[in-house]
Amino acid sequence: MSIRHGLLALLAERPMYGYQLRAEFETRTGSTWPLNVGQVYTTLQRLERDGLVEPADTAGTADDQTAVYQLTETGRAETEKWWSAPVTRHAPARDELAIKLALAVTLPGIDVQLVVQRQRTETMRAVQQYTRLSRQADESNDTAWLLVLDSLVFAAEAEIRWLDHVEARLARTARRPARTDAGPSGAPAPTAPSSPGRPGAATTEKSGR
Amino acid sequence: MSIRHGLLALLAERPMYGYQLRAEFETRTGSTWPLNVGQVYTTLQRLERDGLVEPADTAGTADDQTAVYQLTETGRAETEKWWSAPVTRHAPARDELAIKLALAVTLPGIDVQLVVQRQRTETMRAVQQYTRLSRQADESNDTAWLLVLDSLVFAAEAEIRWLDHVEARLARTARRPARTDAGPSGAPAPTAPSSPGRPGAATTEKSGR
DNA sequence: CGACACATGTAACACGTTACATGATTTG
DNA sequence: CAAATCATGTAACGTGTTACATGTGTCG
Repeated sequence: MSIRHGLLALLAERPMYGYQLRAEFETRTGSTWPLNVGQVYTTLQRLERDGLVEPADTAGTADDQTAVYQLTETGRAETEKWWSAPVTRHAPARDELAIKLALAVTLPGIDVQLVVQRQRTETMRAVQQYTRLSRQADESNDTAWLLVLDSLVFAAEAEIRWLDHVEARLARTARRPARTDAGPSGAPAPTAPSSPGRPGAATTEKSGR
Repeated sequence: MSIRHGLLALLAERPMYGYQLRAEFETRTGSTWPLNVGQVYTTLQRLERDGLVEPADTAGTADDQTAVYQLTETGRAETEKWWSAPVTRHAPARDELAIKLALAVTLPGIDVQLVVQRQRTETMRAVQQYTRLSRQADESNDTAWLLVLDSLVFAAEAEIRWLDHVEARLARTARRPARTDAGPSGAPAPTAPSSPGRPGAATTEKSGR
C-alpha cells in the first residue's frame, strides 16, 4: 500500500505521468527503495479503476506520448485522509526474525544462542552500512534520504537490543530450564515460574522529550 | 516467506497435517499473527510443488481424513539453511511510515509536525498495548509470546525515537530553511549547507553489552 | 549508427487474504 | 439433536516483482 499512497501524495502536488512518478518517488525517498516502472503503471491502472486518479486534460500542451494523470476529488480526499491518520500497526506485519526466534526457542535441537549471535553480526553489519550511507546523505544534503536512513538505523539498533534481550533471557532460563512447548497440540503448558522483573517495556524515558 | 519457513521448521520436528500446523504455529508465536487455515493448505501445496514436503506414509496408523506431510531431503536441507543463515534485510521492506515522512518533508503544504505528533501518539498507544499484553504473557509463562511482544515493543520504541529525531531535525532546519525538493524532475538539488553534526547513527552504546 | 535515456505498457507469477463449500467428530 | 470444533480444500482478489515488448528522442 506504500506505493499506492506514495503515488497519490505525489500527484496531489501536480499532475504527472508514470515515468516521472517513479523518478520523483525514488528521488524523494533517497533511492532506498527502487521502484520498478512497470509497477507504477499497474498501480496507476488500479488507481484509475478505483476512481482515485484520471487522465489529465492535456489541452494545448501537445502531449502525444506522455500519459499524464491527476487526482480526482475522491483521490484528493483519500490523500488527505492518509496525511491526517497515523500509520497503524494493527495486526503488525509478520516479522520473520521474531517468528524465527520464537520457533527456535520452542523447538528442540536448535542452538538459539548461535542463531542470535549470527543474526547480531548481520544486523550490526547493516547498521554500519546505513551509517556509512548516512554520511553520504549528509554531505549531499539530502534530508529525506537522511531521514529514511536514520529510520533504518533506528530499526536495526532496536533489533540488536532485542537480540541482546533475548540472549539475556535465555541465559536466565538456561539455569532453571522450563518447557515452553505446548505439547503435541494442546493448550499453553502451565510450567515452572520464571523471570520476576521483565525489562524492555520500560525504555520510553529517552523519548520523553 | 515467513509462513513457508515457519511450516518447514515445524515439520522438521515431526510430520504434521495442515490444521495441526496452524495451531502449532499460532501457539508458538503467541497467537500474535493469526494464520488463516486456508493459507496453510495453499502453502503446503506450494511446498509440495517445490519438492520440499511430501505426503507422509501413514501405514498402520489408519489416517483416513488427515493429510499428514513430512519434509523431503531437500526440505530438510532448506530448513537447516534457514536456521544457519541470518535474516537479511537487504533491500529492506518498504516502510510506509518512512516513506510517508520522507514525502511529507519533501512536499509543500504538509504540516510535518502534526503528522509526526499524531504518529507518536499512535505508536505510544501501541507500546502501551504491547506492554500490557507482556504482563499477561509473563504471568502465563509463555516465553515465546513474551519474546515476540518484546520485539514489537522494541520496534515501536525505536519508531518513537526516530520520530523525536525527525522532529528535532525539523526544528533545526526550520530556523535555516533549505529546500529538499529536487525540482520538476531533476537531480538532487545542490542547496544551502545544513546540519553539521548528525545524531542517531551513534546510539549503539546501550546495546554494547 | 549505435547506445542510452525516455516513455508506455503487458504477461506471468509469487505471496497473502478472505470467503466459501464440505464433511466428520465431539459435546452439551 | 444442535452447535462447536476438527479437518480439508477451492475460488477470487489484491498487491508486489520480474521480465518482456515496443517505440521515440538524443548524443557521441
